[in-house]
Amino acid sequence: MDTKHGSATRLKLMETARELFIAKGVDRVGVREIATKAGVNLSLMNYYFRSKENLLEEIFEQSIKDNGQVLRGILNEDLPLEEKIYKYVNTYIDILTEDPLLVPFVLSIIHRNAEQAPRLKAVHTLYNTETFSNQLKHEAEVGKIRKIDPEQFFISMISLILFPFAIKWLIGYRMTFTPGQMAKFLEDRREHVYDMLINSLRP
Amino acid sequence: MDTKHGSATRLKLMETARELFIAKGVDRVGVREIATKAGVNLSLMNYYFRSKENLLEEIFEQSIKDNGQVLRGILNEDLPLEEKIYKYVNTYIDILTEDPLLVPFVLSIIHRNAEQAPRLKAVHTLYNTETFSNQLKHEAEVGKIRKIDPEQFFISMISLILFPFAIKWLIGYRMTFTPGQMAKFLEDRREHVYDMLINSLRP
DNA sequence: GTCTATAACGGGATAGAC
DNA sequence: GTCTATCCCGTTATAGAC
Repeated sequence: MDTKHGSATRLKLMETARELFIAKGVDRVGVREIATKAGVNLSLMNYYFRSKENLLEEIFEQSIKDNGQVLRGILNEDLPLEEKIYKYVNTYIDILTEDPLLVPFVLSIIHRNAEQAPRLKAVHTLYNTETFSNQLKHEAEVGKIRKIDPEQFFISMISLILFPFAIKWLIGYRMTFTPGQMAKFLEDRREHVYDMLINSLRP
Repeated sequence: MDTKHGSATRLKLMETARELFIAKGVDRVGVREIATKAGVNLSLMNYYFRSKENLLEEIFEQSIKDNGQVLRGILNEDLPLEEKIYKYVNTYIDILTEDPLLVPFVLSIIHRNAEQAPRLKAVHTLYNTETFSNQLKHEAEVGKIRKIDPEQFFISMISLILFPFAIKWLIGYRMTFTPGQMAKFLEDRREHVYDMLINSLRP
């Protein structure tokens, strides 16, 4: 591929930027540094990605897209409800543990682009919950779980999973956690979140 | 007051900035615009607030401080657990409904300053949960509720309350909500969150 | 302590020539 | 696709007036 959207230069820039962002933090990395380290002229970089913001978006677009497919896949699998929730929660926390910058990044992008045209198209792949909603409705009709608004339940589920990663350092600071304790706290959330969701569904 | 931290000029700048930030979005407001509109010299503005970031912080510091006192107060009140949770959830959602920019702002500030020195001191006033933790432990010992990690429960509670406000427009976009439907969805969350928390505590 | 004026530096973004 | 020159913006610094 040698088109504008897939050239080696483009990929090189995204790789370099990603490494630098993770290593030093987005705000402490300049566009000139990225361009230099990638061996690319600054203006050319601006030719590919119109802005640093845009570059950032594209980098995470890919990550979200990949992970989104996995997560959406779980919601659509043919699994018992409890098992599905268990798998969803754990897979999601796996992903966030591996890429702890994901949540803050996405939130900051959401924040900056609020009220704007639908950007972050990939995020929508996270939100295909029809099968899951129907499953919840059906289980409620059969009396196996409490009657519940599926949309509210889904939002609650992702809130419980995602929000702690958004305020990670705040939690750590408040409880004076060492990095190890922080990791444990987030590990423990797997069970806590699962329990809370399941218990809230009991008739 | 005529000291550095309370002069009329200072307040004027904060007011002007706040209005502009809310109207146009933080990133679309320049420091020169704020200074001009407030009728203040740019250098003077930099004398009061060392940076735009700092100005932003101070604007929300006050709001968080006030609301934080109210919320912390509820957690420390002498109330039955269920009643306390009910009051906490509803008061919190009241606050966020009235000032919907609060969550995204605070999160973006947190994000930008992650790994930094303890800024946003006021946020800490939100997090004084000793009385509440003890109450949870006690109720569990008496067998009135399930045994539960109080820290995890508290984080879950604020996750359920706060996160939807952080991804508000995403929810709206996905479900193609009108502003009215959005408002209803967030209103409905009061009951949903309360129910989920209480049900998850049932023995 | 409060305020003005002005210059300069670094970083992101852009226009236009090649 | 590439590179130069340029602009805007946030920030810092200085020097001085009240």
